[in-house]
Amino acid sequence: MEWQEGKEKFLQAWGTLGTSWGINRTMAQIHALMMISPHALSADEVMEELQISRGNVNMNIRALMDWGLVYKELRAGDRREYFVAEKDMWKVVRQIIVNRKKKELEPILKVLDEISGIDGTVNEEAEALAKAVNDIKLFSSKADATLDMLVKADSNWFVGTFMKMIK
Amino acid sequence: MEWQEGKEKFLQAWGTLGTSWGINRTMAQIHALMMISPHALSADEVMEELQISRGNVNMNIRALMDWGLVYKELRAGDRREYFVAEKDMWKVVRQIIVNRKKKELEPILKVLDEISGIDGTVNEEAEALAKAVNDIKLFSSKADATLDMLVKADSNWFVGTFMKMIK
DNA sequence: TAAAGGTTTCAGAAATTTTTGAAATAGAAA
DNA sequence: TTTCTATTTCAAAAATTTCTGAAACCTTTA
Repeated sequence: MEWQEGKEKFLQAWGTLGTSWGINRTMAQIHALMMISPHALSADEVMEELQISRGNVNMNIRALMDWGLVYKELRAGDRREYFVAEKDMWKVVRQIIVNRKKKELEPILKVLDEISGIDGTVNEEAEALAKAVNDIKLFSSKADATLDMLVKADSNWFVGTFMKMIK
Repeated sequence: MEWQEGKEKFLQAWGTLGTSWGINRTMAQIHALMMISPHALSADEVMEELQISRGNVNMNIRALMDWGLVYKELRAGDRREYFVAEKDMWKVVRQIIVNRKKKELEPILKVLDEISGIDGTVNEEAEALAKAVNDIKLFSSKADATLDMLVKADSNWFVGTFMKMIK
């Protein structure tokens, strides 16, 4: 297979994967492009490579930097900005966990706490709601703690431990 | 807090959570509604409760059944169909892992395998691509194995093991 | 067999998300 | 200061996703 063809397949696949996880196709593709690039890329190179507008590139690179998946790189004597992606998959996944946990798990825990004040003795429905909320709260706190641990653990520890478990 | 208010907050929050994970708001809300309901619900009850059309309810319940998160329940002497959600959070999450793994992790592994046939000695770009693809393949297989293990493990084992790890 | 009661389908409408492109902004160099 | 190059913003357009509603399609019962 030609590398050009492989590259296109990869960009395509990564974009699709992003989409089904609530990350927009273009953001995922920009990230993919940077992951497989041997050097930092300028906005123009990304525009050219993915055939998208400057505004689109700018917004998505900004979002990727917010997620901590892409860094800015400056070159002496060049006014343009260049960008590199984090290439260590473990770090990539860790960043994603940290971000999504904060943006999604924490808000839902907050809502559950608010709701858990309901009186479950009123009727059957209130009781079912109270029980469900409590179950989810319990599960979510465990998930929260587990993810915290995963994030603190380093890559080798993680892999090693799981490999042992799987046998 | 009134249970009616709590219920609305919960449906709202669960819908939003779904959205950011690539699951449509209505599907997530139907699931939420069934999770907090003390009895099985008919299509009409869901329509009424969420104020959505019959077609929409039908399509999303079907999808939830495909995911293995909702079951059909028949009542003697009643031609209508009723639906119940799986309420054990561990089972819910397990089903989601199984489904998403198959629908998303496996296809990307397939693409990576195809691509890994490229010749990395051609140029710097091909080399970077080959390396990235290999790294991701390695990581993905580990993730795949880890998820398999998680799915096979029962809830108590999981919780117990992680609790010990966290100390 | 026909009617009644319920489910499924799907084309078009509506809502939402993403992208464009041009103008505004920023800031370095002349 | 002015010019030049690059970045950022954002309203409007385009693309995509989701929802509606009515017709088609079962199944059961009379």
